[in-house]
Amino acid sequence: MHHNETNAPLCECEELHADIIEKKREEMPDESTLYDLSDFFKILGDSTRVKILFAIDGEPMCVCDIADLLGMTKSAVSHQLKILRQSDLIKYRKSGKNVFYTLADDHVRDIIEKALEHIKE
Amino acid sequence: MHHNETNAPLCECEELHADIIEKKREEMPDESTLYDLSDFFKILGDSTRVKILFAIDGEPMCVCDIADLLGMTKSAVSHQLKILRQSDLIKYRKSGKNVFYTLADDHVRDIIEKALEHIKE
DNA sequence: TAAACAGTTGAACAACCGTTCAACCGAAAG
DNA sequence: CTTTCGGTTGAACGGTTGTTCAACTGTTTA
Repeated sequence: MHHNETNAPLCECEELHADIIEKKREEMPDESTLYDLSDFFKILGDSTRVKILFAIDGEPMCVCDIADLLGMTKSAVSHQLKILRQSDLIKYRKSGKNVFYTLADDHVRDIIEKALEHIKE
Repeated sequence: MHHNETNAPLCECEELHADIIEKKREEMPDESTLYDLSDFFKILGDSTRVKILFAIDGEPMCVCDIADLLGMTKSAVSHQLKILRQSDLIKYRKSGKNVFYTLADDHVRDIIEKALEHIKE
């Protein structure tokens, strides 16, 4: 990521609206919150992961079935499942040789639903 | 992007749950909807853009002030503003030498707000 | 008209990221 | 025990993307 934590280049402008800037600065969330937020959206910013989330919504699915549904290799799906797991967006249950994945909770579904509304203008 | 439209590699599994896969396939949104959705989240998946959206929420801000607030160059900010403009997430008003940006509507604010709730568990 | 300034733009570089490939692990079946 | 199969993992490749830099546009001011 391009976090630019160290040497922030300065704005070379002359007449800044200092009052507005100060007011905005107070209203802004913490740096860490902003990064958490964009990191969360980054997870949803990949079509494969979005497809997986839709797929495992409701009835759980095993990796093989997800791969077949999406027309991808198990490996590629498993890599994305790992990312979704690490973000606590999904949970899994092992059953014999299979691993069944499903959504961790309804939070994500709500957000995706809201975004779907937005897209349809 | 890695869209994988042409030659989809096959899942090499033996015993698929064909009924589940078929049911899920019917429930899935259109391919184009899924891509629009992930593209939308991709826009929000960058901390600079999220910062800009928070900054220009409410009172409009000019590019120079945004750059100063975020500790970035005007150029870097302008590039991100262009992306946000092309996604119709923001609108702008020219005033003399300045260009004032603000949120296009309340949709985005709502989605970000919901995501903020999710992050705070 | 000329200088100054806010903002935009395109090319280029570096970092990031998703898929592929091959190897591996662990549970079930023979 | 050995084989098979579902799933995971790490390295590597290639495409994507955010920032930098320099040049440029258009508006304002002198």
